[in-house]
Amino acid sequence: MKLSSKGRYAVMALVDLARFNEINPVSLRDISLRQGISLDYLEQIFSKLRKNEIVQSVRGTQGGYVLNKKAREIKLTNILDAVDEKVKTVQCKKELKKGCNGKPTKCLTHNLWDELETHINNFFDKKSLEDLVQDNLDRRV
Amino acid sequence: MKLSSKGRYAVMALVDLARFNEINPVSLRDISLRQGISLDYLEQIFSKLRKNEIVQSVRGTQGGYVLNKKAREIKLTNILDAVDEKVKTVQCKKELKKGCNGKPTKCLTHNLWDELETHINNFFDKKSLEDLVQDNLDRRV
DNA sequence: ATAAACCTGACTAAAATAGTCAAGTATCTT
DNA sequence: AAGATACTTGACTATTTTAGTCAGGTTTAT
Repeated sequence: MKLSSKGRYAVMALVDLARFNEINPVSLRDISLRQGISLDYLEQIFSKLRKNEIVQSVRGTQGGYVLNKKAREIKLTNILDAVDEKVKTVQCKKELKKGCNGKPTKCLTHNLWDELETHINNFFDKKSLEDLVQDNLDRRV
Repeated sequence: MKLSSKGRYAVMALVDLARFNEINPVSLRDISLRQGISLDYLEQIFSKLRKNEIVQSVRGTQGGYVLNKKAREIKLTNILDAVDEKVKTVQCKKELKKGCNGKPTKCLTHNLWDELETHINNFFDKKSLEDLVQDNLDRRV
């Protein structure tokens, strides 16, 4: 089990953006250069972030992206959700009525994975973009 | 990001095994039938569990597998480790000296993923096979 | 002897991942 | 009006991972 880059890139890009957000729209080109993420890939990611109203786009020269809410109000959950990177521990979930694994009852470990999912999502719910930016400033000093 | 079946199956199979463990070696055939997991796949999984000394094998007729330690002493961490399903949040870890993403410094979110990994592994460290068996007995009543 | 069970390694179809590529459209600056 | 910058969209693709299957063993109780 591993976290995919799309999710990591999304968070990295937003932390980068959040640091310059107050001043000007931030272009993907700048983020691409600073963070070493392919421009094309960033575009894919930001398209989703925009559709989920996490960022706003400003077209034209000097354009770029701006946060759509305060950094404090953007939680990791929102970001990962937007790029379809939420944690899914069980497949059987969608077919709850049928039970797991084609059996009429829940599988022996169903509750376990449910608990795990909650555990992880708690972590994501608590962390905001602001926390991450602050974290970086702290380390810099 | 999703948990893969191999890890889930390994845990399911061991919970099943743990319930009959005291009496006799449990054959993979039985686990396969009870849990609806392909026999061939189970063999692959148990080969790893054996190499990691989580189970012992008993060959020949009436053979099967037996836990190698008390259920209380087998943690989820051990199981997932054995089948190579530990959580890996960052790739850059192996190249720590070089920093992340080919850059000379850690990426903006490095600490975050580290924290997450710890958070998840804490969960796995706490849960033992015994806990899971008990959980199932509780629900049965 | 034979059947039950473990053991091993190679193989493979399907899905997910991590992008790339191409062809736009909108807006600012001059 | 022209050009440059930057967003926008959708299709495409190579690679890797996943989730197994398959074939051919070996060991041991009866």
